[in-house]
Amino acid sequence: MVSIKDIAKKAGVSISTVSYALNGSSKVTDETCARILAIAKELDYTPNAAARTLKKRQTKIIGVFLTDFSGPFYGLLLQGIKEGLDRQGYEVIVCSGEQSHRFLPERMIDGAIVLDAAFSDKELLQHADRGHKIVVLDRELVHPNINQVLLDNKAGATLAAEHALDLGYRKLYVVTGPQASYDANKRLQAVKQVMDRVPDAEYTEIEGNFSKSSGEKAAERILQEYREPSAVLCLNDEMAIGVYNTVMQSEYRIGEHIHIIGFDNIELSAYMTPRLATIDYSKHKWGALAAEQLLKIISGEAVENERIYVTLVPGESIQLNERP
Amino acid sequence: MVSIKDIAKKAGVSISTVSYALNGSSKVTDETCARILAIAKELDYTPNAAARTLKKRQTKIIGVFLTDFSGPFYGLLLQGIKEGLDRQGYEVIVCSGEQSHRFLPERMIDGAIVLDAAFSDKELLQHADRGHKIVVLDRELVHPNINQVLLDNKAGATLAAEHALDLGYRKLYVVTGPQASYDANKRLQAVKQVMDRVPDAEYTEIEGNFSKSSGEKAAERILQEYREPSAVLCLNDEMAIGVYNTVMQSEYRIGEHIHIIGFDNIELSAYMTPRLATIDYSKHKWGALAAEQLLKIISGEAVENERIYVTLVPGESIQLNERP
DNA sequence: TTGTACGCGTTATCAA
DNA sequence: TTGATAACGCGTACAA
Repeated sequence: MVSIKDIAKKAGVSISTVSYALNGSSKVTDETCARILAIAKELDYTPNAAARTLKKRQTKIIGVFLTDFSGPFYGLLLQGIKEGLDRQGYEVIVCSGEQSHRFLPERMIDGAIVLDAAFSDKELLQHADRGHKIVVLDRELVHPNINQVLLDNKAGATLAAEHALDLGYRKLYVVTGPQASYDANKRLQAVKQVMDRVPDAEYTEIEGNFSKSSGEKAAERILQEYREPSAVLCLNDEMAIGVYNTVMQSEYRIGEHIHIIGFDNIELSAYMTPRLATIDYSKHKWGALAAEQLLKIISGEAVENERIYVTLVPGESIQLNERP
Repeated sequence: MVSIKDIAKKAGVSISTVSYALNGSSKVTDETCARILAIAKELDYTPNAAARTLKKRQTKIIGVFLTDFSGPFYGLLLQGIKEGLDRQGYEVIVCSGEQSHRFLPERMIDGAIVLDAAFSDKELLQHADRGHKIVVLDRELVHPNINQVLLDNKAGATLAAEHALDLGYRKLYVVTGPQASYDANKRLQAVKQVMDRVPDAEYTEIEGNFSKSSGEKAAERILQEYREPSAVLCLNDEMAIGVYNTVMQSEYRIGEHIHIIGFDNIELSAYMTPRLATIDYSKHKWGALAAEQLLKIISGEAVENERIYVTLVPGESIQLNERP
């Protein structure tokens, strides 16, 4: 590998001169600078990131930590993050799995954006204590080095539940999410709150884990118990799609016997016929805001926690209860 | 930050002893080793990746370069890559955009898996010339440091075209992909070859770019020209879905007037009603094989280029031509 | 076990 | 003002 030492030798100057020239410092004559750059190009020089990092103590890389690589809305979220960071010369890398957590303490990255329930609060706080900067998208953590950008789950779940009530349903099913999921818990809590306010409303919780197959399972039970048109609130769209699938294969029809509403408005949901009613929010904005907040805490600015607003997307998957 | 120097001081030993102890070398007494580890834990020591990399000249990180973060089959592909690399102690990072290309020459990563037409052949060959190890999934490049793991596009497109012919269609539309896409070109070429072999078959090319919207545009033209049931070969599923959308909103019906077959078998295609006929292949295996090949070339083993096999997934989106 | 050279770029200090 | 010397960051591995 060719290093600045090689360039210095060939140019007959010291390595520091080479370093200054490469970094466009004004400490070197334009002439010398040009000559050095020419030699660098000729020798096909590329800097060594490890050496630079060792001295500068920053990498200009931000790590995004996801539970897995296949989430249906990660694309837009990451796009938002990337756009937010690009402008400041930061690079994004996407990581998954516990092994990759080492990037933070080992200083391979200047900061982290976390959307992964498998990353424990305790570990995050430890990292933050050591001075690492983190933005979390899936929990509440109070620490000067941590900022939160959270979905307004409460508003979303409230919209969904009230939509079902408005349409005349009084017996609802709620297909829940994983125990460990912050979003799932917040959503469930909000649904409970709405239901508690309406005296004649009842709801049945069915355990789910945000996966399509857990939605399918939930649907089996719902179909077995079927007596009258009922509404199913799925705490995310993937489970809603699972419910969809199973109902589709039964004698019952969606939007007539079984009424469904989801959460997240993933791309797929727009393709369901009848269209899946769901809760929408801008994944792109979520990412962009996370990036912005992270850059701010890295640069030492004080920041407020942020919230992403949500809206109801109506769909034919849930329609007026004709015999309420 | 606490470094091995701090540990050495506290333990009253030299830094080299600390290094050996931390790396589990047999050159240190078990007792000393234990003491050092205890102190390391107490001081909350974490190694510095930059320093280690500088010396060892490897990072144990593999970079995957994608055009963007939102491809509909990236999830499974990345899962396959990750599983292939995990076992060998390698970490995966996912990168997108030209800026991130620097990771390779700057030695932030030990190797790259590339599925991004925006990464030019020239640049890849340059990196390979400098000794960097690369597996490409979307082009043919001959270089000792580069290996290919390619889809069998020819077989896939041939299957699709023959399926349409078998069902009695003699006038086909082909919605093409981006000029720069290797896969798109191979697929188109294979379709041409099949059509050329059948004397009474004709086909019309409609330019597409693998995006849903280009499929929608293609469909507009197809609908305008509609005279009799016709088959549309889309060189990927996203465009097929675009065609689907537009046809759905017209007076024509899919699988009756307009018959569609796609390529890739993305998750979404299973949800279309009628089901989209398409060409399937294992994205997971594709990734796993890419990982395996990369590890082999990194370790200096000779490797053969690999190919991923494909199968036809029938669907009601293309049915027997009843008046051939 | 330990001293120390090394990997490579950055930057403060000092000399011309 | 221009450029050279040298310390530094941190872990590794060889020689002693």
